[in-house]
Amino acid sequence: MRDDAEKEIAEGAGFDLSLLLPFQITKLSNRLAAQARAILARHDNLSLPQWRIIRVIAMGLSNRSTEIRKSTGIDKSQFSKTVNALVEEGYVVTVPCQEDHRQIELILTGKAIAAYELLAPEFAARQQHLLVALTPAQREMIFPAIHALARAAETIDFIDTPTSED
Amino acid sequence: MRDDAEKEIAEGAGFDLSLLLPFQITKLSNRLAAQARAILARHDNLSLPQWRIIRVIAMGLSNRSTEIRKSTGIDKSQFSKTVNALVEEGYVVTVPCQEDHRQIELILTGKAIAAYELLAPEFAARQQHLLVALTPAQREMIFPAIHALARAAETIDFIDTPTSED
DNA sequence: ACGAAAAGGTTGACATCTCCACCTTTGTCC
DNA sequence: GGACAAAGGTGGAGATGTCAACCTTTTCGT
Repeated sequence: MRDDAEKEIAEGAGFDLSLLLPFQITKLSNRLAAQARAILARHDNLSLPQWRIIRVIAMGLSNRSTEIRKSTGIDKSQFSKTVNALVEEGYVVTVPCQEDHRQIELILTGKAIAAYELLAPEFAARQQHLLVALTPAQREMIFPAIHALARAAETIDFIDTPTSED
Repeated sequence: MRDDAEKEIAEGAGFDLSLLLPFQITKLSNRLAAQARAILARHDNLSLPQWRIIRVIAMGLSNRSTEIRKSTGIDKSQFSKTVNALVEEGYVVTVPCQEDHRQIELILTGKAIAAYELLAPEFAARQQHLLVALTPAQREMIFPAIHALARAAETIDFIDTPTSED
């Protein structure tokens, strides 16, 4: 039993980690986050989620909490805490939302707008830096590929051996 | 000054979040991690970093701590703590490394091998599930694209307005 | 062979993320 | 219109990740 197991494992010895898609994406994501933190650390003391929220608002997509939250992909709990931090640090003021009393509206202060003006060009340059690292063909297909993977990552219904086997 | 800022921001209102590469990759990575956790939660109580370490060892790449650590991309601190947890939970035993006394060798117990046998097929199925979500052309270039981006994410030397401007 | 520098690992402090339980407000369905 | 589910938000607990200081071992220059 254990011998078979060890044999199986030994046979897989040649397998290549670089072919594990989620693993490679995770490492890439971690590096990108570190790069973003490095950019932020040069100027402001904004955290990454703070910056993401400010950017969404500054881009004028919406001022409603739910829409901002969903745009950023941050979960409810962390969003709430991050907004609190932004308010305490003077980047954002909140106003009760008239249309939906559960939500709030977020309004950037001058401090946040100044930070956005300073950081936005750097993040734009970084985006360019990343895009030119790709071939034109890669640039074409990278966004659809990400989207397709994101959809495929939503379920685990591809597993046919359910918990009953445990 | 503030008026110009608001104008600039308003002009950018049409900009599309879906074109922000790091942002999309982050969201994808988060979803993939959640999917992996969902798979792990069905069977074992292994955490994601624990599973990654076990997998690297089980695949026979190496038993040396440094090589395992670098393969997983986990940083020194977290690796140390995760290995301790694996030892305490009986998945791994450690042996002093003869060639380099700073390192240790990690050896999987039967418990870890059993967990690997159980989980590996599910993660293989998941990998397939992800790959078939891509077109053949996307499959061809997704890995080179990830690699190129990972390299481009290593530096921030593309910024020409250094700290002196603060 | 010696000392300095680099690499590996450990630990603690701290930030971030995830999960869950809970409360309030909206929406829905008889 | 009133009960009940659904959506939004808050707060706490615990897991996970990051960063820096520190010690030991190895490597490298001279």
